[in-house]
Amino acid sequence: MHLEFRHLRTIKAIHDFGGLARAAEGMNITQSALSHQVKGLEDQAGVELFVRRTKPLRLSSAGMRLLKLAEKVLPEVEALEDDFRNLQTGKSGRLHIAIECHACFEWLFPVLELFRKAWPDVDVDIRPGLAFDALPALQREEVDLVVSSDPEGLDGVDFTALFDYEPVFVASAQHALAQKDFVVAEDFRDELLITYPVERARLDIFSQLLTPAKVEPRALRQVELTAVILLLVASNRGVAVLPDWVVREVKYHSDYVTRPITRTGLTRRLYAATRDTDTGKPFMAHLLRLARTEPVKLQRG
Amino acid sequence: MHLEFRHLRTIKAIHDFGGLARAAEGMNITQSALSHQVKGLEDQAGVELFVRRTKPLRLSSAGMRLLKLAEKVLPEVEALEDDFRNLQTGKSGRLHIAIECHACFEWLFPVLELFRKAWPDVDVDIRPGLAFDALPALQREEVDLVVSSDPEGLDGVDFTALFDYEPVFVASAQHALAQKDFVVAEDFRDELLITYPVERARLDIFSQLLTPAKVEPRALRQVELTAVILLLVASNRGVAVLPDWVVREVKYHSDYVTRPITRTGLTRRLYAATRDTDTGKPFMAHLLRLARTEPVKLQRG
DNA sequence: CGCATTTGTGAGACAAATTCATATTATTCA
DNA sequence: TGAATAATATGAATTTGTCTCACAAATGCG
Repeated sequence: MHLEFRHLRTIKAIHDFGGLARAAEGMNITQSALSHQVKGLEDQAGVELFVRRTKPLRLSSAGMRLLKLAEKVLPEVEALEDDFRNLQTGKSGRLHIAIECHACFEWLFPVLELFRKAWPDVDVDIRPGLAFDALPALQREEVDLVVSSDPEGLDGVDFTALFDYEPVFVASAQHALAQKDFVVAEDFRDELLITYPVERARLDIFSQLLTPAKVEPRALRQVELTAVILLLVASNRGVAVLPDWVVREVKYHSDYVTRPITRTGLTRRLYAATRDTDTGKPFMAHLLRLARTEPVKLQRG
Repeated sequence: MHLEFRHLRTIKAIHDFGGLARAAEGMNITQSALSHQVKGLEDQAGVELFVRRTKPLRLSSAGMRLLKLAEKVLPEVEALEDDFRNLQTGKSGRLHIAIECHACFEWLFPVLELFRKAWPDVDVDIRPGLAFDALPALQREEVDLVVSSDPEGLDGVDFTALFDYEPVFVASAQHALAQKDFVVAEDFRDELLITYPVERARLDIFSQLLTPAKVEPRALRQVELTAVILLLVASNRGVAVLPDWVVREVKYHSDYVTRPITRTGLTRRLYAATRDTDTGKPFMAHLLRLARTEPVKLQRG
């Protein structure tokens, strides 16, 4: 029936101003134009929208139905226009984050909590589903930020260093290896290693130590939640390797010890990948700053 | 920013069909037209709605925001068009009822209950607020049906006779007047008369008996709810005059008696006033039929 | 690298909305 | 009741905007 926003605005104006002539004046349009418009609309709708035998024009019951649509829809459009204005000035935007590193939830949540307060209009989300192939998704604008520890030379993608962390060995205080000052690859040969349920290439302990040393743990067990991993470790059901910021989290303190991996310890660096068109945006810059500074506080324990 | 429904449909099509060319095909429009349209929209919006360096065209995050609007708004419009189609075929409509007679709630509710089942798409409402001046409101299309006992020769308004009823005297079984076979005007001179809180002219007992006979009851008390009136009457705190269908309602049976007013009893007729443009509509005809037949069942007790 | 697919552009055709001038209809008030 | 006033309707001309056509430019895939 070829309804247009113009018609909705007209219906609303005729109702609000109480008549077609006043509505025309309020809309900076001739009375004639409105009359034509209203006639056309009524012809198309096939129902009487106005009470015509009265003189200021008034809405009929069908007209009221249309008015209800107008009053529902027009504010939505204004909200969109608001959003777009904010987009232009950089106050709003979308920040959908994909994290390749499973444990990053631990420091990301506090960071996002701070961020939300500073940028209430930015649409924040975490997309755990596409942990794999996150960088192509970034290029396709399916996500806006990827947390990764493997920077690649990708076209149109910036990698911003966030902070360094240390993957540390975690075991029960009763565990034999708890006696050592540090652990080495060979130490894992007789252990049950608990990891997050992701491919080996994305686990520091494999990519940085076991795979190069060609050492295979006695057994593997995959566990989703950090809290559960630490629970199992504390009750001596296996050992794990977790980033230092995780084991320093107060809430997890339990009956386990941490040891460096190799004499010097491992050091890894986390990066945030963003599209270069986004990197400079104020809210993105703010998030990157937060993600550089806040997790360090966690690491200090 | 001059958004139109056309744009919303385009955005949705581009997303659904996965590309501008396919969308154009799906919408029976040239690809060129869509390209122009999309360009114009983007110019006006001032934000990038699409990822342009990729080839099928895809929505950017701002485009997704617009898509969300489209997916919210377009179904609303379709719902309206549905409603209007139903209006044309007479399946839907508005039935806002004003009742001048206060006790009419008693038979109107059961009638509307039946009606609702037969005409689920008709917007039914009772507007007790404008019990006064209901007929002008009918002409102004503020309401669609007025229940009244005083038909007037009004332009464009039909009065359909519904049914006859008898206003009957109600008193406690202990009350002195309960001994009489019928009551007359003089009997009210020493009584406390309980009525609905409306002007005298719209109360049968005044318009049909007391005002012509120039009899004034000893005292008056106005009570809103029928149940409360009967409660007060039963406990001998006053007398009342109510339509026969009310006192026959099973749920109110209590310790009171009813007597005719005057030897022959009073007889009144109820009418439904409707605009002549509505009277013939199927759902209106159905309601009038129900309102003629159903209350009679109540009167039989 | 080159062909196929997809998107962008400019000019002209066409459709639709608005304006201007004026007619018609309702309401008000004497 | 009958001006006088206010509100709405109508027709023709003008303006605005949207679409198509033809072709150019860009991207993706083998």
